Amino acid sequence: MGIKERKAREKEQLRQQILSAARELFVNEGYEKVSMRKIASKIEYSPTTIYLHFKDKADLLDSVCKETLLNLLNTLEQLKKDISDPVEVLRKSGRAYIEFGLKYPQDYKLTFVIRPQFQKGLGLDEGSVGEKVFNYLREMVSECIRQQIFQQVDVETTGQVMWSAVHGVTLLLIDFPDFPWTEKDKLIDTVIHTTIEGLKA
Amino acid sequence: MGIKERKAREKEQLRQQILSAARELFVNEGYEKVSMRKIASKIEYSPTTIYLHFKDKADLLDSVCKETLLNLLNTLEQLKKDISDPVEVLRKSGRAYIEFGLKYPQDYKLTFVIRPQFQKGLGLDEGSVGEKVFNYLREMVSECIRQQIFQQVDVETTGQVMWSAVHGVTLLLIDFPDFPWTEKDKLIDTVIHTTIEGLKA
DNA sequence: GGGTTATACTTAACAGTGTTAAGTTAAATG
DNA sequence: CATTTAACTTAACACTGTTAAGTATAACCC
Repeated sequence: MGIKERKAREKEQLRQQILSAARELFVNEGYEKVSMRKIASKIEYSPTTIYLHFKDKADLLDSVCKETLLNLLNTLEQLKKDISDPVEVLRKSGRAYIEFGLKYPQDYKLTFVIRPQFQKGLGLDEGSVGEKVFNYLREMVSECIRQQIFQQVDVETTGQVMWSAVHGVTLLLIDFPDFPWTEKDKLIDTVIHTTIEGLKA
Repeated sequence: MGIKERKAREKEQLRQQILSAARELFVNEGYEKVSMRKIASKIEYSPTTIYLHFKDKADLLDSVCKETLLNLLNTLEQLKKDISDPVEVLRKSGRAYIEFGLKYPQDYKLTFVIRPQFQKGLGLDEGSVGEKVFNYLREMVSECIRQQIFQQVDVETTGQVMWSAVHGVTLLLIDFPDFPWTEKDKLIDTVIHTTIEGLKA
């Protein structure tokens, strides 16, 4: 019964083809400016073929974002190997998060800004990749609290403060590239340093 | 020569009518989902009439956002009357900024997220309302530095860190309303408190 | 092998979009 | 009263996301 498997494999292949065409176009031209027809013509299929693999354009965006979150999670997971100095891990994670956003600015915006506008169900539900990313943050923060480095003892609040800081600076740097920012690396370091020191105090 | 003036007045009136119709629709249905035809039919004019007052849809958005920034600036200006305790003013300004964003979430997103996507020239240019808002922040921060309350002595970096924090938490609260946030007021207070303490340390 | 069913894909269409060019109407000017 | 000017509209273009219906081909059963 190898035929069914081959068919499934081919189907999955086409799905991936659509997905990567969509990602490339979304990233280069912006979600709103990319039409289903454009995606279709890029992979040399008719527009309606996409609908055999994805419910609609928002669903396509959804799948692209899930990939992005997976990439982000992988990037972060690399860092927590040595947890002996949890503050250092948190600092590095913050940096990695921001740098991820700046390296793939359009993917970041798609995931954390554009998508929530279309999919009310944020994708931070139980078991989702989004939740795993936030759980990573929870772990890092917990360890800091456990070792009594932070004054603030509420893991949730502390994590959310941390997220606010990195999300904020990432989006500002992406959205206002012409703003007279102080040297970018200095700004990023100061944001992270300030937040962590603030949590210690 | 009262006729010309009357005409000018009527023209301005229609401009305002278009603007407030656009704002209402943008806020309630989202920029992308609002069509020029919808705006036009709301004010009972033909769609093309709008183009006699605004260059295109992005220009319309631009004007709506300028109003929003003016409102934000007014809200903030109320607070700096007593500058004797600059940290307290900064704290209150941060709170006011975030609350403004949460009170008019769609306006906030239009101004700080959607608009930059369409208008590359961010509207923080010299003399713009956007610049005035950031200048307000500069003043508050300068005073804290002048009184040697903050360790960090770079006004620009300090201001940008502050902006990152409030922008970040505002957008997260708007975009992920279903996320299990800790009590909203507590989160906001902690973000502001953490950032300010971090800048002191 | 031949007929039937299911799968993969396409064509054509609907109702909508931002925007422009050309046309109309009415009012102000000379 | 004729002409110019301003305000506004109609019609059209080239697009959009999405669906229903149609077609061809491959797999299945007898």
